Amino acid sequence: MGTRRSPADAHAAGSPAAIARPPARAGRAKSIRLNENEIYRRIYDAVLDHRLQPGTKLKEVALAEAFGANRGVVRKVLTRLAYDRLVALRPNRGAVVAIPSVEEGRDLFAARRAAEAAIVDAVTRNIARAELKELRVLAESEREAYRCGEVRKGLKLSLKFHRQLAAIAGNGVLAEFLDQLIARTPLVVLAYRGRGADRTCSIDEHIEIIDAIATGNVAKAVAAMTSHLESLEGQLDLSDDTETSTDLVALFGADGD
Amino acid sequence: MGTRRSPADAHAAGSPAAIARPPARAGRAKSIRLNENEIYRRIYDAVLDHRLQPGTKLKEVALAEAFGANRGVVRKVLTRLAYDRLVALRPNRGAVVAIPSVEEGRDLFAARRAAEAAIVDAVTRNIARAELKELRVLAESEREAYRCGEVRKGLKLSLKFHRQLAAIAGNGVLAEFLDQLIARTPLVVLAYRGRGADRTCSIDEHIEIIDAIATGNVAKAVAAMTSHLESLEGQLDLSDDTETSTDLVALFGADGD
DNA sequence: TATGCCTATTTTGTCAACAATAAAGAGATA
DNA sequence: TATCTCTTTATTGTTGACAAAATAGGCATA
Repeated sequence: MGTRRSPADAHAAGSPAAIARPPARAGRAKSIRLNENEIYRRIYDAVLDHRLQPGTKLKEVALAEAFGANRGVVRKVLTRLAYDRLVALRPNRGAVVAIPSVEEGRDLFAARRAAEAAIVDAVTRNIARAELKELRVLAESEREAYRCGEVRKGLKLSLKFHRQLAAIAGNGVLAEFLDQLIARTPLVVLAYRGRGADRTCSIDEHIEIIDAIATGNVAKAVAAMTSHLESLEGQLDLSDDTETSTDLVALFGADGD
Repeated sequence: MGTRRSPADAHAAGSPAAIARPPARAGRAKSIRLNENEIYRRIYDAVLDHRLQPGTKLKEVALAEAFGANRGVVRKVLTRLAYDRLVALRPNRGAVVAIPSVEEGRDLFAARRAAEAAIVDAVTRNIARAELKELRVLAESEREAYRCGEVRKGLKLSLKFHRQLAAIAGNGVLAEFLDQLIARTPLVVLAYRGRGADRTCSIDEHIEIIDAIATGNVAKAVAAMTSHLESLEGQLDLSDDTETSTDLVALFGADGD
């Protein structure tokens, strides 16, 4: 660490160089010539981990040299992320990490309720014993992670729980859609989390869902999932007032070009 | 018509030049230097109109000169269409119009049932008189189109009916998802339509849905939509046998790289 | 001191040449 | 005659240079 650091490394967290680094390790993994998918994954994870605040500008050249890649591939990655609604692509003005509106947040949760209700319905009708077991294992390791204070890991496992359910349901189209919704959720949570919101997915509720599925009672299982999502949404402050920080910014700037 | 035609125009329907033309007018609208969005729309419409068979190869240079555009923008358009699952992008092997599998077709309809059930639910609870009126007008012009034998127009209006419902529901996220599903549906219908399948969306069923919504009975309205979609799916041959044309193609080629 | 205009710089968008890969075809051999 | 390999052609993928647009800063002016 005694050696002189390049200018790129001197920036604060949230800088392109910080995103380029693999999540946990702080060692300087500089310019390892990543390919498109890896770059995509890095930024994707950075958003899901809240290491990249909504509104952060993502400059092409900065990202390119941070990842040791060409500007063209960065561009392609940004396009993909824009399709996922994780970044917003403004013509001639570059990419920023998406800032979901209150409306969008509500719609997102409503969409999740619809999609996950359908998924739980299908799962409850068809699930095999082995799959049920897998779900329990997953929920258990999630609980374990939270118990050890590994919030980030717990959060990841929490997302995985929802994805796993979708996989068991066996509908690829729905699973893919839910995947997008799940990816967008942390963005909304970050932007609008209210007072008592450390936990994002209550682990107990996940276990309740599993138990309900195990009984084979479709209505009960669906209700468990629905109330889980409602409880999650309820932790957020998605009230109508558009004045989050500065009135003017919220009203005119941000997204409303 | 007496003048000599360029080699590009000599190809049969389905050729790049044919796609480049605006849908109806047969006049030779050659190389009018279209922008990205217009190119996207043209190909998009060509797929929805069944003017572009599944499996058709979409070569970049051919499309580029057909649209009077650069190869780069064609590439970008193909990327977008690949996101929409209207074309499949095989690495180093170019783009083809997507060939949905039987499985995908079933998943698609199941996903539509879930999404549109949620939409109809919301619509039935909240619809305004004016909006209901609009729906009736739309359904009426759809019926009119079919009555006049304008199948293609009727089909478009039929899709519009479903989109309109989504718009009324007021959930942007769900609407966008449904939009993608709707876009993919004709592809499945084209690939797997069974014997008695001229009509794609029965106009009477649309009116039944509107009537059910008008009663304010949520369960009834949802049931009307569900059975409409099931009737639509029922017209298709989505049985498990993967041998559509050639056994080998279905088993190894096509999509299973 | 605040506002509008102009210039310099940064940043994004487009294009065309080059490289890499896959498909097609010809020729040789069993 | 069928199959295999090698060569040629066609097509996709990548890169870097150039053009266009937007931002930021300075300067004059009210």
